[in-house]
Amino acid sequence: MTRATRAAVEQVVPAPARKSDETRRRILNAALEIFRERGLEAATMREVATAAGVAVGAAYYYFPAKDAIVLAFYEEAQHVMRPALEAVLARKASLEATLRGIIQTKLNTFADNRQLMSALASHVDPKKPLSPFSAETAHIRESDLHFFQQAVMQTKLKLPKNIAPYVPRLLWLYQMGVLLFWVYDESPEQHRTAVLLDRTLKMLTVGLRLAALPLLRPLHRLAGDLLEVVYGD
Amino acid sequence: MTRATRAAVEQVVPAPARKSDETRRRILNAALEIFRERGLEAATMREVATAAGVAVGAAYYYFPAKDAIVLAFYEEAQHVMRPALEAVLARKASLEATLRGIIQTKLNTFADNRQLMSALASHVDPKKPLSPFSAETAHIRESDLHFFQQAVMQTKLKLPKNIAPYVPRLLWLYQMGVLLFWVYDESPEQHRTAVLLDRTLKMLTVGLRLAALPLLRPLHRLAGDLLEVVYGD
DNA sequence: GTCTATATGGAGATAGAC
DNA sequence: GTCTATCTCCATATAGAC
Repeated sequence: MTRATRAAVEQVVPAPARKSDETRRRILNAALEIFRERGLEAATMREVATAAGVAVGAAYYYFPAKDAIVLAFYEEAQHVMRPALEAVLARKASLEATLRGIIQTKLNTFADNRQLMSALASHVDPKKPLSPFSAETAHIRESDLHFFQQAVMQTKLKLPKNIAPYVPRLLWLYQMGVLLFWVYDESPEQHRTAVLLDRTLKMLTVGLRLAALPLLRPLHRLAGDLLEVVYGD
Repeated sequence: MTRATRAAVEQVVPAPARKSDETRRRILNAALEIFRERGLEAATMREVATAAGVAVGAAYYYFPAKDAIVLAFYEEAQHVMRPALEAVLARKASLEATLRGIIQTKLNTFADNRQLMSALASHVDPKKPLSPFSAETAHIRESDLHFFQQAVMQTKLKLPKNIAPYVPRLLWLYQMGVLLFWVYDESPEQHRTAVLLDRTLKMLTVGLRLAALPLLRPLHRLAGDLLEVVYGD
């Protein structure tokens, strides 16, 4: 079959995958627009379906629940952010600068959908699918973690042996905290979050410099002990 | 009216306040039992009303929403804990021991209703009434904060001037974190939480001892700066 | 004020059309 | 596989009985 022939066939009999992708996309876009306008809670699946020109059941065929739409948005954002995050790492700057770059990239990406993020941020319960700690979001979490691992490796920090393995996960957690704060930060232009981010990053840098002091040995032991149990296999 | 007469009257015409209190109590108890058995999400207001022997509307007359029942439970627990918390403070022990006592008292009080607490813990959004950060729970928060204030005052710590005012609130937040961890801690007998609590409290003690070091001055400045903006009026 | 009966509107499930 | 029509069950609202 030549390329032209195949194209012709596809015009007559549109590939099913193509068609369904388009419906899915239409539902997703309609939903996101309504979420942004009216807020996630206020939006109903009926509105979404109507706006997308399908029956309610169709929306549920593509997204098992309202939350799943938000998850799809998040997955897409994750994908969109990747080049920017890789660019940050490529700069091979200090850990502080790299972390700042990573977190700032996320804030920028989500800026237009800040209140939409509350759906993801507000579920702490690991059993809820949308929780950043759930099994359903594990793949996002892992791929995210990867950036923090790289950030740490690049700066060849001298970290205590018993703490080092947990540092990327701790930084990921820190970043989640900043994001959570940001989602509910109603100060003008989220100014408070900007200060939070700046000061805590600086504290991190100072803290890491001090971490090598032998005076802090007892803290290392306690922390290592704790992390082993909390993150324990 | 003699005391005997009044008692007689009350027997014939039960004071309305008395009657409604009893209904409210019946609904509350029925609800808590069902919540414990089947879990908060799975429990429906219908079940609760039926179990309490009233119509659904009656349940809503006393509690504007399902969440409000959980809040009522929490308020009651707060009241029940008070003597135990005051006893902890009366011991006038070290800050570490006092904090340990306060937090352990809470864990003990809530032990039978651990999963019920998830309703309170899982709402981070300050706009949701049940959130520990909401306006609706402000009175609980303040009264809670009071214990941490006392704990700090008793130990006459030498804290940097620009940080001292925020320490009770930071400790309250720390305690919320421990509680949150505990709610979702599925390790046997919540062993992980026990380790978390123990180690972090010890780290706090070590940390406070080191806090006085002039070496840490830059951290003080950054932290004070941060707290002023984040907790800013 | 206390409570019942009933209504409303939404999330999500399902049977079956194509 | 894709989608519509329809159903169930629930939270919450409301009219009005007592």
